[in-house]
Amino acid sequence: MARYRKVDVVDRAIEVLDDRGLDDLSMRNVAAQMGVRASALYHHFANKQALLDAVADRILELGRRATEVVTWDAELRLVGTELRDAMLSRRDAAVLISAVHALGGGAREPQRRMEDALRRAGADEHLARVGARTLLHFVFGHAAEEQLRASGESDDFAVGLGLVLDGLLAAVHRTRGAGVVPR
Amino acid sequence: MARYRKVDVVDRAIEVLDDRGLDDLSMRNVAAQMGVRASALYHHFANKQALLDAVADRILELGRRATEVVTWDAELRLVGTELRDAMLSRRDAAVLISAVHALGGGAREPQRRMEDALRRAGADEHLARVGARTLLHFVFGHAAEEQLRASGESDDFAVGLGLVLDGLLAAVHRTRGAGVVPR
DNA sequence: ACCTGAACACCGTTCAAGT
DNA sequence: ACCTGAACACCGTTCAAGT
Repeated sequence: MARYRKVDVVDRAIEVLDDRGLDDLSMRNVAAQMGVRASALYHHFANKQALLDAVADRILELGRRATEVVTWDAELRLVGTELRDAMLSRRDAAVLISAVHALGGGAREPQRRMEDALRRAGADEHLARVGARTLLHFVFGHAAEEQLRASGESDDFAVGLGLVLDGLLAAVHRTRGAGVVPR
Repeated sequence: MARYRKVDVVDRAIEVLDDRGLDDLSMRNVAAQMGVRASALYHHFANKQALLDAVADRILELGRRATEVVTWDAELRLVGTELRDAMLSRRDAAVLISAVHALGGGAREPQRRMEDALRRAGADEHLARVGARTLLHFVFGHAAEEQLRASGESDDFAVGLGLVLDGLLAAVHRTRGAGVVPR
């Protein structure tokens, strides 16, 4: 009877996530939420992982803010904070987004933006890549931990982010001066 | 017929992990490896998570190296590297250890050691906590990514670790001078 | 193009009962 | 104390068949 498109499935999946959490985000439960059998979902997504990838990207998209033109380190702080806020914006989203990114299937945008900012700052290709990944690991780890513990340690995020950015700052200044990978 | 203790179950679980990977590390498969039914495992562990906690701790224990007396930043580098090596020492151990730590049930030792090193360095309680978590998030994230991609980017680990440590170094020096949380 | 119905090969966990 | 046997309430995925 009812006919759906990919985007509808994603939105219904997010409803299930909000209402019942990641453990209950099964193909069968998403299908039930749509009034359809689980097998019908395989018309829209190759498998569950592909659906989860799309859910992660959608949550990040919903968390996007207007782009401001700022200095590169402010930009890095902005991307990191935006990512963290998106991860904490809905139930279990931190673990979901971390897992999706780790598996390489989705949630690639924050990393791209971080690398761009570092390149604009004058970092060479290697430092841009390593630096973005290092920042990302911090943000993912911190957000996942914060969500799981549900503890209000949000000022710790700023402190930790500052630590990583300080190290990055020093490295970028070194490369800029030398044109050589530091250490 | 056969009778086992907790530690035997853990060792058998590690065999399953080595041979078949985390996805196949089910209670049923561990039991089969022991020539026993799955329900028998519940005599030794309250649930699957408790078994996974024990497996994670055992892998870390097997990766422990002799303690050397070194400067605090060398100690931090040592703990980080030891942890990373343990995570990469067997199939899917990085994801397993990250997950167990995130859920708070096991793999607490590296964090304890990092906090201790930072306290000895003169960091106040807050910086020791935040700093250890920040370092840990980097190591976990990097190792998990490296294991999943199976890419030989092991020198990137040293570079990323250096970035975080540089930031930490600066922060510790600041607290030491002022006796006040920086920024 | 989109969905149903039914099946396949699994899960974690509980619990009475056996030794 | 340790294990079996059987069950309960689920999974992801495939596939012929329907409209």
